[in-house]
Amino acid sequence: MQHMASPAFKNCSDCPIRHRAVCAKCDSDELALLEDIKYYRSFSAGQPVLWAGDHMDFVASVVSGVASLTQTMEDGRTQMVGLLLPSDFVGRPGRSVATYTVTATSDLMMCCFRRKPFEQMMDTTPHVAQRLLEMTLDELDAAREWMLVLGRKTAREKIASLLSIIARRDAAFSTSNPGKALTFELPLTREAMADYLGLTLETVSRQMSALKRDGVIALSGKRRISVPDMDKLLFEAGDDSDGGFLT
Amino acid sequence: MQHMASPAFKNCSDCPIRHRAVCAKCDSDELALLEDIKYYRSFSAGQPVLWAGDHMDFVASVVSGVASLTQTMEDGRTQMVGLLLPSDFVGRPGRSVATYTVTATSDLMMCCFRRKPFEQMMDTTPHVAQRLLEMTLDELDAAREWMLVLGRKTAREKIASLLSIIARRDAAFSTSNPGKALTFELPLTREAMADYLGLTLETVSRQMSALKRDGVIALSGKRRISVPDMDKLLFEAGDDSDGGFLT
DNA sequence: CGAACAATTGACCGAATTCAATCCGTGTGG
DNA sequence: CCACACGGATTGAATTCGGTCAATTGTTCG
Repeated sequence: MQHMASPAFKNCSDCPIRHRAVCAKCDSDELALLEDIKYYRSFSAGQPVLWAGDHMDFVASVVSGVASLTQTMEDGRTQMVGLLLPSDFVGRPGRSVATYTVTATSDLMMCCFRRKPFEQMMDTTPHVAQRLLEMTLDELDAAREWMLVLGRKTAREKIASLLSIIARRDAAFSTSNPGKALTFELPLTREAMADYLGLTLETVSRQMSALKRDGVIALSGKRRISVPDMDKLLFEAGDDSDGGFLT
Repeated sequence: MQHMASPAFKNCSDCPIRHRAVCAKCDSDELALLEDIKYYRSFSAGQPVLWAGDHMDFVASVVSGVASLTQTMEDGRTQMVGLLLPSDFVGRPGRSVATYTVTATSDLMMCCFRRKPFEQMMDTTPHVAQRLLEMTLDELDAAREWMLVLGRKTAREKIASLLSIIARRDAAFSTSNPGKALTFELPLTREAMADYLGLTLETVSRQMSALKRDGVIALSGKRRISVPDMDKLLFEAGDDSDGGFLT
């Protein structure tokens, strides 16, 4: 169940997303203003955070864990339209109704800011607005990248693209050992993968098996993936050889 | 061929996109600053504006006409990732390399701002940055909406969705006469429609014929579309009955 | 008129979906 | 402790939607 919660750190200056989130450009004075209007909420894996159409009186940053943004049609077809990782922003200043459903994909900690005072800060402290613009432009690029995946890639390429993205993110955190096998935890069920990729969960399962059979990936358990040769995975994703990966 | 060009109006205050573009929130002083760093460029239908990877020393607003943003894989598969209509913004402050290929889909007039001074204005005049944030958030919503279309809709629903979007935009310009047939010009070739929808041009053609046969749309010539019953079209698009259309 | 290009239509094929059976790991109650 | 239920995942067989290849029809413009 969702509850007010305390994170493992004391204040903003020790926050793990201090230098990547919407507050990244703030100086200590500005940070103090944010401290006043923030509170933490945590959710366990699988819990809904918000339903599309809900009233929201806050905006928030993901502190730890993974959340998903999804859109659903009346007949139940659903499409994931965003994967929210630590430092990503939820909500839209100036809009009090949620456009998308937000779900905690793993255990999740969010840093929430009360809407009204946050919107005032947007007007008064340019650093918040500047950082939010940068982040939104990055999100837009990511969304457009994903449109190519959804519109033009085969099922196998879609899977490889998703694994590349997650591997890339993980590589950024752990120490990169070039040439060595890269191993990471997959934070999504087969169904969530299918919803992200515009596929059925059966097709996801089949293509995962095929990639395993072909030696592109190896599985230990259901969720732990290891990639012996990152270039091979990127090739399967159909991206340019460089792909912007660690170059 | 692309050339420097004069628009049909004298200065910013007479500009047709004055109140919707990135300059919408500017006062007359700020507008004067923009006047100094702007110049016009025009392109005829079909002309490329920018190739992905090109150096750009400007950002721009679409003044009139339609342009498309596309992404292409090495093997030639291409996906349109944005349709740029009058008032839409091209380029990204702080980035001097084009991420996407931009093509003039119809005759096109752009208002270009030299990059460096524009970026300075972004820092000094909050109105420009504020408006750009709003516009980018809108673009992000549109991109996510489109992810649902690409990932989960059938070919017929995709076509109906595209026609709905164009019809909606046109309805916003012309006087809306509820209950009457809505008629508009389709600013895209079948191939461009296919690239937008993640389909082949043959499938686009077949589904257009099917929608015509079923009385959802009527064609006069190849490009002029009329929609006798907008609700029927929205139903075919698979959207909620309201769909945010004129409500 | 004929060339070039856009669009339509048909026949066939194949990748992904659908429907269905089975497997596997985990947790729960007899 | 084992049986069994449950959800997630895998695998199989049949179907279908959209893609591919190819022929044809329009349409525009030198």
